[in-house]
Amino acid sequence: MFTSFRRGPASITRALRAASSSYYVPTIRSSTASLVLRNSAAPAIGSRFIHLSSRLSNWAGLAEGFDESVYQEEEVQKSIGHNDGPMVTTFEELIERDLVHPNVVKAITKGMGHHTMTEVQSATINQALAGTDIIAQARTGTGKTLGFLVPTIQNILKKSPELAERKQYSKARPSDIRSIIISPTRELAEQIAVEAAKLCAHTDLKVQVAVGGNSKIAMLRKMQREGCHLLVATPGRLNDLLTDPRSRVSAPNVSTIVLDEADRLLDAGFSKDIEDIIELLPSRQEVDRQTLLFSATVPREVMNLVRKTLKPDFHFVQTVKPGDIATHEKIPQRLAAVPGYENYMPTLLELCKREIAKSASAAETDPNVKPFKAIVYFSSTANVELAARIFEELRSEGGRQFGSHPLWPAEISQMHGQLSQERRTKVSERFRKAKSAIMFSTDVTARGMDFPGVTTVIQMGMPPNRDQYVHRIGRTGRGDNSGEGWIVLAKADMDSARRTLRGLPIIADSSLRTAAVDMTCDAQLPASVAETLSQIGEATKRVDKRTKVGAYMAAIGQVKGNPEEAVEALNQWTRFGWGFEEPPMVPQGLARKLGLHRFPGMNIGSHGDAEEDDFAPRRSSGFGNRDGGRGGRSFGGDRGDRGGFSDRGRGGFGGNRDGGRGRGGFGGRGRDDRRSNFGDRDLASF
DNA sequence: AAAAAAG
Repeated sequence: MFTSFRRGPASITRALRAASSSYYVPTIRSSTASLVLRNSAAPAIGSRFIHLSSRLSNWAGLAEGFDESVYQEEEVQKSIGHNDGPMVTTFEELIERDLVHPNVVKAITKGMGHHTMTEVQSATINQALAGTDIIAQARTGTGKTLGFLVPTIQNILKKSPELAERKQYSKARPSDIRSIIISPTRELAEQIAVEAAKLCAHTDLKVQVAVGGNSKIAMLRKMQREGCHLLVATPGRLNDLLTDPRSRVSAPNVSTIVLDEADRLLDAGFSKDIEDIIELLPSRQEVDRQTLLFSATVPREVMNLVRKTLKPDFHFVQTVKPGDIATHEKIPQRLAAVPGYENYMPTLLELCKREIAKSASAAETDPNVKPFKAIVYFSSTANVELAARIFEELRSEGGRQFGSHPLWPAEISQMHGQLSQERRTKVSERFRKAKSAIMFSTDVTARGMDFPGVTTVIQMGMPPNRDQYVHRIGRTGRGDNSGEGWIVLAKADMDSARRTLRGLPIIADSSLRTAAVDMTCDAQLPASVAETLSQIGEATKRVDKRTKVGAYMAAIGQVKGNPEEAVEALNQWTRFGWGFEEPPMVPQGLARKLGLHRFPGMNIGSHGDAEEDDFAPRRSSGFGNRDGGRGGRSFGGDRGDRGGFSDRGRGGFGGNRDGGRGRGGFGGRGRDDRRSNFGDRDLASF
């Protein structure tokens, strides 16, 4: 069941009520008038709509900082409305009812094996074929792509029926693009194009992709050679092509524009690009076109742009039922609360080990159990790099399997925008095909990406906002599959988490034992916990200091909330997570800009004016002794080249496998003769 | 210095 969601101000509401008493009419407070959608009088073709009101919180409420109370006062009414004829719910019916060309439908039913439409597909295809503009909201992983591709393709074939038959010699040109599909990431654009090409396989329609990061010239040559009817693109490259006269790319007869992940494309970072692109296309007065916006979340901020982009009679198609949250209710979501950031890696490792073991033993009795396949999200590239590096460096302990990886057979990879496009493509392909794998990722993969078989989505620290949380979760539980979400949060972030993630079905979980360990002091720990801590400690030692400093800098730049507390938590991370004697230096100018310069925990200075730095693999490096001998010689000169830890004595961290003492951290020894970077507080109190 | 996206 789906709902076609219509709202109107009082006058339109009355008109609607008059037009069809069975329509359902929400009461809208004047203060929410800016959110009102105008209603279309045009009924969808042969469809039977169930008009359901929902509290606005179902969609607008997904915006960060949203004040639900405003909307809860709304009255909710519902009723069922009928249009003539049943709604199309199978792809075959599209042929029977002469709505979509058989060559396209065959590609879906025979080629891809889809017969019954999903809710979103049925809702959007029925509605879009009627010709109105649409903004569609549905849970992630429910087949939105097909929902917009089918009407998009049919729009082209309606105008140019001759393109429905595959021809040996195509007359396609790059100067007659009929539909433009815009995606916020390159990988998503590629993914959509693959799907589109499948649908067009038996037609004469040509699909091309235009994204940054790969050769523009090569892409243009392909365009000239093959021509292009459907262009799937990211905003930057599309803009580039449309403004470059030599590209010979143009869309004088454009019939459809699709914005996938529309909320993202219309938010601050992208909206200018999108507006520019729309400017470059023929105006709606010159060439009538259909605009389709798709998104799993629709924050209130974008509604102004939505209204500008769509025709006034647009429809809001919503398949999220009233009271539903935007994430699939079938995805359990758990929170592992940890004392500090230094607990992140051990907790993550324990979780991965446990889930791998669990699925392995379950697979013994049930062959249908999926192997562990996880995406681990961080909010900065530098932290993705660090975590991936540490996990790559993990080794199992003990003689028998010495050197083997504790997470075998899961393969480890990292994914973010700093990688070359070639690498990005390879990583996502590989992860797509992998049976068991752990991909560390930034939000490049958070939206729309379809990686089959992802069993677990793990978020390390706070997502940038509530929507991203929801989109990340959407990488699992796609289609009819199950999945599980985890979020690992340090105490320092709990306040902001409670605010941002309020109302989501997240359950606190205390089953992970490393999550409870106080890494700042020694303690007797069970052997398995000690082993996990020690594996992380050893692996961390093997990762170069530059990567760690990068991760610290990235985190410093993202500090929100109480900065003094945040700086302390980050410094504690560098000390007990990595064994740093003192936190990395932050240049004065930067510290000032961030408003962090006056906090005692900050290590302000520049590498240039101090002792030699530790970035180059030099022997005697002087990182971390600003309060000590200025002579460039640091404490703990036996650090060795790699890690650059300034612990005194070797085995200063992680090397405490003996006797299962399992001290929870690094750098615990030999520091009390030095000034603490945490002020005068007793370290044990952390 | 903080996802992404045009070089």
